[in-house]
Amino acid sequence: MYYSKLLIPTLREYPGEAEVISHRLMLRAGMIRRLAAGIYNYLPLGYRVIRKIESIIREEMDRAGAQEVFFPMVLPAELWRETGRWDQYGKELLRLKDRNDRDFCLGPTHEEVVTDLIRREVKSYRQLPLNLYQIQTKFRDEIRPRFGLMRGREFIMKDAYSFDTDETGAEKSYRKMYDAYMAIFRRCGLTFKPVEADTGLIGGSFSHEFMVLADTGEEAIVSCDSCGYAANMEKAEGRVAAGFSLRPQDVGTDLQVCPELLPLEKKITPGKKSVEDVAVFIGVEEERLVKTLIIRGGERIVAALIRGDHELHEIKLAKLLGCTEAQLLSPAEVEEVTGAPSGFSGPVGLKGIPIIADLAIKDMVNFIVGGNERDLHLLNVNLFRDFAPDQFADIRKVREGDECSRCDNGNLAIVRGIEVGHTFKLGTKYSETMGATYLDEHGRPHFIIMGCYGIGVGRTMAAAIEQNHDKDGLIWPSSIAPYKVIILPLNMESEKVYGAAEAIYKGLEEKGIEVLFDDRNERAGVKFKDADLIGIPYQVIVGDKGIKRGIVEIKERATRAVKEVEVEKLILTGEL
RNA sequence: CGGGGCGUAGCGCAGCCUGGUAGCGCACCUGCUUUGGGAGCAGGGUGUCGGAGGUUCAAAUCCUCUCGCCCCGACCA
Repeated sequence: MYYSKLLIPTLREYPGEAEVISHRLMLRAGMIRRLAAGIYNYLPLGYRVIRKIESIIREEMDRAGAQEVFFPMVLPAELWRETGRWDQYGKELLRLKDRNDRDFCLGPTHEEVVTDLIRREVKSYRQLPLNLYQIQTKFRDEIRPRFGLMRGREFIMKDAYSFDTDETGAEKSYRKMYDAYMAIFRRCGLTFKPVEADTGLIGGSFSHEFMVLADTGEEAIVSCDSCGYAANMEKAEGRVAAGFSLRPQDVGTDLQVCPELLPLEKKITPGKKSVEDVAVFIGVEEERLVKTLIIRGGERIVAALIRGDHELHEIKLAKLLGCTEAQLLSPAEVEEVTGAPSGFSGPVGLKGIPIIADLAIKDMVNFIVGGNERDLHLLNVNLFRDFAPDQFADIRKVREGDECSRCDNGNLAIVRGIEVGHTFKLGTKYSETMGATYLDEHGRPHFIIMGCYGIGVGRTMAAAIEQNHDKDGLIWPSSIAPYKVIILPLNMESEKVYGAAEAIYKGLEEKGIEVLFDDRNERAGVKFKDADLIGIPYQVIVGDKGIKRGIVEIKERATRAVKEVEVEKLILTGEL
């Protein structure tokens, strides 16, 4: 392709609107332009990358036995009402009416559509398993779109849906998609990690998020340095080395050993409400304290016990309680429940509500809690002697350095990642609510078991940039680069230079190599800068000096390594 | 939706506090020179100062309203 004919409006400076590097570079390299908040035009260069990623996805999905379909983007409300999501989905669902005042929405996802199709068309176990996928523009009216393609409102997504007769089959389908995802992201040249994820409200038995590792990632991932265990924060389990021990073998170790349970003691702590204040006032480490958080989850109110230096993970607790949200009560409400001002809540003598203790509490002895009375704390509190939790559970946030819960010698690190793909084993959630059944060998109906699998195409592109760039611009992995080579004739006045450059261009094109020919009448510096900025993997540099000797230079964008090649040889072989 | 900020030429910004002729760099157009890392000289201004209303002899500047965008938080591919 001739550069002069392409729309590649590169910018010399970074536009002020963008913050993260992928967004800034996509704008600067003339790949995208913003049309409205979270809504972008894809320019020729950007769209080529999108199509590259799409075709890798298609190849791997097809290889895994999935079939491509194409669903509408405008969806009728009735389907969404059927599953209740018309009401549940909230403002993220962009609703519209047609001329007859009928309700529609822009599709944010397509479970309803595909399940509707399947329930009509699939009758028999003989038609299963089945896996349908599509690559579609989706719309979610995000609360806060940001970071360019990373979190747009309109975005391109591949979504696949699997349908099986039984659990074994469903797991096999899931595994196939998992493997396909590994292949897809590997082929896109990404450094990524599949992590165990929370299934959230979608339900089902398991789920993985495919995270591209990048400091700008929006999600925190917990991963073990020893056994490969990785999970997102909602799911991650960690263990805490006991800060205090009763075990004789711990004498002389780093652990502070408390060989006996000391008698309960009252301590007046005037106005000391926060863990920090209390710890300072008494003169102990924060990890000697246990905080008692009074939480409302759905209809229930519970007391959650967390070690002083730890943090409650609301989502873990909510899941445990079987509801969607867990919230701290207001100070007034706390006082109503415990009879003491908030800041002085404690488990000892607490009546009327269940006590859920974090697993880390199990190992603690002689700890400090609130006294359920203004300005009172209790020292040397011990489990089962002074109070008994109704339940122990993992309800805290994992911290950097916690011990791995899956292996004996690993420690957990927290890294950041960009979620580019998500796989869910859905089970029968949608087939039940929408009545998608098949008949087995005996003519008996069963619900179809489903899975769903998404990949954010634009986000994958953004993630690739986050991982592959330098101060001069983009560095595309070869597999998703818009062009493989860019040819830079440095002196357009010189017929020899231009002639050789054009001959190389035609030679490479004939061999099926995607070539961009910078035929613009620009100075060398401009061409170099633009070539670096748009990140084409190889630059063929054609200059007067080389041409006299019959050679050109080939520069690898990523390494900046330069080698000289004979013009004739390059035209003949196409070898870079 | 809560908190913070921005809106002036295609892009990046100054001017606003303290009202008085709209400015700088880059880009762009013309000509000449230049040609291996975003060239030099000369000439050219392409603007509804986001919009509406108000105060004033006079508003980019002060006031009110409004629209758009960006950043931080709670949700998600």
